[in-house]
Amino acid sequence: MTIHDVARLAGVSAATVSRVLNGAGHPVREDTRRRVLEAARLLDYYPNRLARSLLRRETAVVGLLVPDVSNPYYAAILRGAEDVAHQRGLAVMLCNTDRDPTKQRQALRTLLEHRVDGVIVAGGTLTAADLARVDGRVPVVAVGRHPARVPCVRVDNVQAARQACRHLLDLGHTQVAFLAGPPSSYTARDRVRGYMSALREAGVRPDDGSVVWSEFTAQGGYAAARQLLDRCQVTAVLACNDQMALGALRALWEAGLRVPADVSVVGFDDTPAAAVSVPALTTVAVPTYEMGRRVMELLLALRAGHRASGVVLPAELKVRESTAPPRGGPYASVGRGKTRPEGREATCRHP
Amino acid sequence: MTIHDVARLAGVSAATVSRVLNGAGHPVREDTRRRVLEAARLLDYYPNRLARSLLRRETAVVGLLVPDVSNPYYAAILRGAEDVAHQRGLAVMLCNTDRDPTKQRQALRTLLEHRVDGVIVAGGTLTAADLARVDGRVPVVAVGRHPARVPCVRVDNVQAARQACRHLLDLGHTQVAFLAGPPSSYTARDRVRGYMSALREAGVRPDDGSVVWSEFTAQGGYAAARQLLDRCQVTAVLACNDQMALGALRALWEAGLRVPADVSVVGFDDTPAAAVSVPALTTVAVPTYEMGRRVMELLLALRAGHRASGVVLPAELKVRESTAPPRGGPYASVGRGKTRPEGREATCRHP
DNA sequence: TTGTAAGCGTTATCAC
DNA sequence: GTGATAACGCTTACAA
Repeated sequence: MTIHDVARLAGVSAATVSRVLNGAGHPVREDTRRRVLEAARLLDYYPNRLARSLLRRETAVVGLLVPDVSNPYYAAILRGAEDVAHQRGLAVMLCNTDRDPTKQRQALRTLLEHRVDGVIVAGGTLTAADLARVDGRVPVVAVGRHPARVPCVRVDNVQAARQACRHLLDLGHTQVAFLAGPPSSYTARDRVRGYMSALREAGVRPDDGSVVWSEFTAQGGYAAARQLLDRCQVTAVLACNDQMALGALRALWEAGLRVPADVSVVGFDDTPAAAVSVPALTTVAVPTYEMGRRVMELLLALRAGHRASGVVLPAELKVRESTAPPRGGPYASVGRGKTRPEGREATCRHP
Repeated sequence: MTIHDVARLAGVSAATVSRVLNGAGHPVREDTRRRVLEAARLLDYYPNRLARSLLRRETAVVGLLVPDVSNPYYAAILRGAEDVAHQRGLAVMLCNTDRDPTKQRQALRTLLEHRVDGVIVAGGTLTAADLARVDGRVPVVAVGRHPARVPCVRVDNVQAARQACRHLLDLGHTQVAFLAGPPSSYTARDRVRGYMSALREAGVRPDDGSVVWSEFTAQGGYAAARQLLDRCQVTAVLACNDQMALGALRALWEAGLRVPADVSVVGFDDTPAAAVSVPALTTVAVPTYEMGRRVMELLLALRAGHRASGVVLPAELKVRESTAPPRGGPYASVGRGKTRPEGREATCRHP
């Protein structure tokens, strides 16, 4: 079933069929056009994009590298990117890398062999060598800060984490711990730096072991919090993402600690689960879906030959129910003792 | 940068380069092979799969249709499918459809134009017409029950929901509500049927309005639970997935109801969040990741010409902390009043 | 307005 | 063992 079959049925040449189907402004007599369209419909003809791509040297496919789609953070980014792509008629080829350099390299090779029109790297980082390999072949853009010279869409994680930490310090906390994501994550490292710098600014010396590195998952947060409770006395916990925060909430509860009465907890990202947890999670909202959209737009602009550079999107602290002044602190009476709202007009908002 | 460049540099013909690079058993002299490999490395040559696919009539790409990757259920399936695909050297092209028939049809067309070697439909359903269109072009398989004749990997949702509901009935509940997913979802409908049949078997007549249809999200579950509380008196809530259950937990808490003391809640799927919520969610574990793997294996078997048929995987009820006998029921003293475990050896398991 | 023909980068089929 | 050569299905000058 090729363009020639359609041509034969319509009694025209393949070239004419191509012109009708691509409608690229080339003049075609109206009744020829109709005959071609009808023939294509009858034969249920699908043009072969491989052939077209081979000739045109572009595939209308973009590649997307993520550590793990099961992580809601990347799923949201992917969704945003995909929405833009589909809207513009492009397809998306997805690769999970688990931040594994080998898998990353393999995935990149696959994408390049398939001659994708561009690559988006979300979380995880290409080495300079990988990047040199891509050089001149297709544009590459990133979500989140990228060590190599790649235009990227991101939030200022250092700043955001600093703000979250300051929120806790402002409430009067002095024992603030940080549940960090995997050290291989740039995002995790930036958030740790923000946390550190907020402490430093406030003149607070963090305890040894107040930073626990773990996985970006609920179980990771749970395990990290347990470890933390074994060795430190803390009144506030800042987690590297919402899932970790949720895991920490559970660990604290198991330890007989109430949130926020005994310990305050702050998450990161503002995933849907954060809004409905009990207590609802104070968290730094990161516009993941929008980042996905923007990074795809950035890539497409680059592909179209426009010169475009990265963007820094705003992250915003959302104070909900999981933070309060520490027990016995100077403002301890503020916002205390009402861990359960009176009635239905509570804090959970409908987007 | 083509195979000819490599050939020229190595001082051989393109055919020889192809033979070396594909190593498909064709004999090549050892030092020729080395020269070719060296030339390819030097030029950093990536074979063009478009050309190869065009000739071979297979692309080593499979298409995956999901309603929404942001839903952890589909993300897990996708991850499973992708792991198998990559392991076998295949790429995955992803399309989000939002269960929208138009988007579904568009996505399918895109995939077919790109000449994917097969299509996996997860959630959402192809019409008979769509399927006829695919007929004979590429194999199609589904995750979850599919109305049209498509081999599928699934769990028995009717049975699973019945079991979950029976768990509540066995505890002594008689007022069991169901928070259903969107009616366009086969899974949602099957789960409703299982719920209904359990009630029927137990001789319980459900109240009008004890089934509330909503979205497969935390907000959906939250809203549905609010609606439910406005019009019914219930002692147990069965939710169509974990996110909905988590939303319901929140709504109940806001209404001043304790779980499980006042109301029991059961989720579905056993996502990571379910294990760490407070109380930890009793839920029906669905092997989503495994389903993803299996459906990809099924597709590849079909593609390889083997005749293979669908599988029904087991779902298993995991009783955790969110269910207990109803207040004042015959077994009301069992499992009551210990909503907080004594110590650290609590129920949260590390996978 | 339409047709002819070249060629995109591979690989399979023949020769040698 | 290796090299020509002819496809694969399409688009696009160029000709008519």
